[in-house]
Amino acid sequence: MTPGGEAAGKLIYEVLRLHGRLIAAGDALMADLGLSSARWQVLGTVAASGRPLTVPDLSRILGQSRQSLQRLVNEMVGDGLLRFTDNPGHRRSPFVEPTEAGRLLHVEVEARRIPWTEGIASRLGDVDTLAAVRTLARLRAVLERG
Amino acid sequence: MTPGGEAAGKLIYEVLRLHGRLIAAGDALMADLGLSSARWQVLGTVAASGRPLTVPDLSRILGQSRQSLQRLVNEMVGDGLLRFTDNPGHRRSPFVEPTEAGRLLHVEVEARRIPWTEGIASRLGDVDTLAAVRTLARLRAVLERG
DNA sequence: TCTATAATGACAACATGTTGTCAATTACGG
DNA sequence: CCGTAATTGACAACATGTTGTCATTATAGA
Repeated sequence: MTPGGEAAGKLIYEVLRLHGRLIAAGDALMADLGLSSARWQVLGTVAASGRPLTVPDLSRILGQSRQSLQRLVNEMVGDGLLRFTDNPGHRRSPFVEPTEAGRLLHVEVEARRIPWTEGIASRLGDVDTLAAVRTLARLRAVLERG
Repeated sequence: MTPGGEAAGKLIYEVLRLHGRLIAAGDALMADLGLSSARWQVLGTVAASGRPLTVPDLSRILGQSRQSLQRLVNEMVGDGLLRFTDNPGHRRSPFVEPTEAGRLLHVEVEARRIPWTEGIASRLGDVDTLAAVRTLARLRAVLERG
């Protein structure tokens, strides 16, 4: 293994371990709202999108399987956080929109997520954070093409 | 949101998306060996460790729950890749070691993992990769303390 | 327009991770 | 040495992600 190879191995290791920590932190941050990390990410994507999104749209945006998102969305519709609305362009695939309850919950999610994220940022420093974002984005591009 | 906060949000987003891509790539790389990403990571940790490890040791090293690792290890023992050996220091918690089949498989895993990782490294560059490792390690430290 | 292809929702099976609980073992402090 | 606290394996319930399949709907090209 070259030094670069060792470094890439460590980078992969860090990503895998960080994932678990981030999910756990996100779960804890919103636990009393009854929202898991997976759910407030979906709620946020739907609520913050400028245009109405279908389930396959969500799947492409979040990089996860259509079926996973379909299940999550169906459950959140059942919980009254999201609803399906008519999609004039597609009889089969409705738009997903937040309900009023979903919108209110999203406001609270953001009220917690933003200061939490700022706290992270203050401990990392903008320059290093942006450099890491660029490197991870390049790694993701490599994996998504090859 | 400050610029740093935006950057931290992007960093988190990249880590979450990269995780899925890395698992998928690892699964594909070893698919014909019958090893998932989770399993060859366990096999590698056990095989490369200088000292014998128990299941709770593995759990601490990999940063996952004891119960997850226990299940994985039990299944891999059932598959003949790992075996439990007597732990003189603890009647209840045996050591986990690779079997001969496990060792052979680990050699093949490494023969694939190393060039794959070198390929990644060559596309990222050592300096950026190491910088990202340091930043992610700092983020992980923040999450593991607070 | 017609037809082949792609996209979509629904359902199922499965892998992997979490938390919680319980009994047994181990470790530690007085 | 003893009693208490921590660790461990086993088991269960659950959340979230994957893949595969099938029927239906959209889309695009001949």
